[in-house]
Amino acid sequence: MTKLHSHQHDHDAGHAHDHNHNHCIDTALATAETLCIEQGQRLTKVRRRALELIWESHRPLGAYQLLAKLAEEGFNSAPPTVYRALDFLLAAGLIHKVESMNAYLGCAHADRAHKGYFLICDECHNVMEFDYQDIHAALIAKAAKQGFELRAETIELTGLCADCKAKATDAAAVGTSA
Amino acid sequence: MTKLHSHQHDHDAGHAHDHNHNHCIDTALATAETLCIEQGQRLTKVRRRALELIWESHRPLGAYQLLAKLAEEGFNSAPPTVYRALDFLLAAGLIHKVESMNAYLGCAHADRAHKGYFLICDECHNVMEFDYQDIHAALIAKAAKQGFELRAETIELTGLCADCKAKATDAAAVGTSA
DNA sequence: GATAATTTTGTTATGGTATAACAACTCAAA
DNA sequence: TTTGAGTTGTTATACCATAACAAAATTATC
Ligand SMILES: [Zn+2]
Ligand SMILES: [Zn+2]
Ligand SMILES: [Zn+2]
Ligand SMILES: [Zn+2]
Repeated sequence: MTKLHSHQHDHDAGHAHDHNHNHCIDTALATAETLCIEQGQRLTKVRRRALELIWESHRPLGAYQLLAKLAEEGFNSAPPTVYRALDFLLAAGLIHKVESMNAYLGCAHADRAHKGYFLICDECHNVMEFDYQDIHAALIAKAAKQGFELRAETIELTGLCADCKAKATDAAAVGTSA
Repeated sequence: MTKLHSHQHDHDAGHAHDHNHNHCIDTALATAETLCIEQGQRLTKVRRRALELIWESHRPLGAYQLLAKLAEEGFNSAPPTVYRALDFLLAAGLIHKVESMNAYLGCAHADRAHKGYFLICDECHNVMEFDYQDIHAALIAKAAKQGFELRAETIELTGLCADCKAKATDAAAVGTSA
């Protein structure tokens, strides 16, 4: 697990805040390998590369975007290739699907069982995963009150992230002073 | 507004519980007309019929399923027809989109502003809309804590509804006693 | 190591969801 | 009655996802 502590300001990669995104990638890949070994699963070339490509940013990646990237690198370019890789990564809990975007996102907490709760920025399209045990418990209770047995949750919140809100405020300030 | 109080047991229409579904339909259509008049919007034939068809059950309807039904009745059968109707109904708040199903559902509370929170049964595919102000408030607070300004929410919970859970329990009981 | 079983990948085809772009029509206001 | 806005018709296309079966690679068993 190579940890590069170089401080990068890689806005094109689409992160939510300034952070060392290589660390995100390294951690995710290391976790993936550990989990696959533990569970006797095979992290093949195409699966591993798909995971890396999804982790290029904190913006969800569409299946066909991923397919194009894989094709550029010489992988087979038919849809089943990418959907199989996605299915594997989803089943292994290494990625999430963002339903409201039909796109896929690396999971930073693959090593612990959890539901994906997402904050999606309308502006920069970065997605932050958050865990809110209180809300989860409240949802279970609410469902149970109606006799409903909860199995899965799709919690996707959209709006403006802190960075984009700051930028919008700045732009407005420039607008009024000009 | 024709209220038929005939008690129907219309399981094929896909309701969550026994109820007079004509009442759901009548109320929804009446609300739609009122809202459209208030807002100077035109509930044209195709829009109105689309809304009625979506309200045939409490199961979300896919765009192409809707398109087929409209086509049967002599409406234009090209996709834009149905997507335009859906866009109108969505914008008017008369229907919701269930993102995890790519399907559309009549809204029973179109007259008051609200977010759609859904309980989706994996078995019968009925969807119940529920409103849980506490959870909404908690989500806003949670987002705000991260500097995130919340705009829209996709809350879709899947599992087993009370009816289907009861049926599953019955079936299991028969299985063990046999 | 050879063989068989299992998993993964290749390949072709198809189905399902959604929008772009522009022409024609309808309706209400000016 | 022209004008203009909104709505609908029409064709084409883009994007998302899976079915079905063949071939190859990996693993297990002999
Ligand atoms: Zn990162
Ligand atoms: Zn943002
Ligand atoms: Zn009903
Ligand atoms: Zn059910």
